[in-house]
Amino acid sequence: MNQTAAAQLFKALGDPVRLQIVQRLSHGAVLCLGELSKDLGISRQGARKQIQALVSAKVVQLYPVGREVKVQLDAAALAQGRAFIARLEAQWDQRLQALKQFTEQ
Amino acid sequence: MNQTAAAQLFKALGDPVRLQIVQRLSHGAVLCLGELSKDLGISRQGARKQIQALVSAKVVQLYPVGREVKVQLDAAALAQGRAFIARLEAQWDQRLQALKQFTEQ
DNA sequence: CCAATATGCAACCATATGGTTGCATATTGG
DNA sequence: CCAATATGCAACCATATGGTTGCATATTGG
Repeated sequence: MNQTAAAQLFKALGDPVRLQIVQRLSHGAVLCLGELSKDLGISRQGARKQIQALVSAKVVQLYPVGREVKVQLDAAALAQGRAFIARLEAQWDQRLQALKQFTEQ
Repeated sequence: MNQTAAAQLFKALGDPVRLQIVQRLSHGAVLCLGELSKDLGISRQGARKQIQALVSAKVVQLYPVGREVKVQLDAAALAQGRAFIARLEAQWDQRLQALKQFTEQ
């Protein structure tokens, strides 16, 4: 995952409403647009826009079932995000290690 | 780390310039504002704004040294972000597990 | 000491973002 | 079958965001 893709992913997660949606999906398996839009404090159309943002960032996938549209979390996106942060942390730790060695000389 | 704080953190990371800055800090230890502002494709003042955004999100800390201002990565923020995503993944896996059991009955 | 360096502050600007309302359309269940 | 349900689309709006320029100020190194 390159820097640009990572930024897009984090941007998608960087909104309270969208994060709330992701959270619901994470323990609710698959929900349809209507269900997901409830109790977010915004209109259905507003919620739909946020869900679309998650789709664009590939955090979530849509598939139609009859008149409904199901929304499914894409766990791979989460894993990549976590991995990206983990890599940053690893670089940082490595750097601290090097600094420590330098100091101890 | 609650949802609101997590959203703020991810929002801070969700911009290519800011993520670039974090990346540099992660393997460059501590840099001053001027150094950090170079080669980002924007002005020093523009870069400063982005760094300030990282400060507000507690991804980064500032401390003055003479006429310079040093910028230091706060690894704890990264760890919390990673932990938040990990929790989402755990919930999702748990849900899949439950679904599998249900199907196999 | 003072020119060079590092930074701060403020005003400004175009565009992105997060939301709204209003209306149309497709599907389904009793 | 048709009323109810689930969704889509478009226009609109206020504010946030990501950047700029211009100028002032504090610190330092030769």
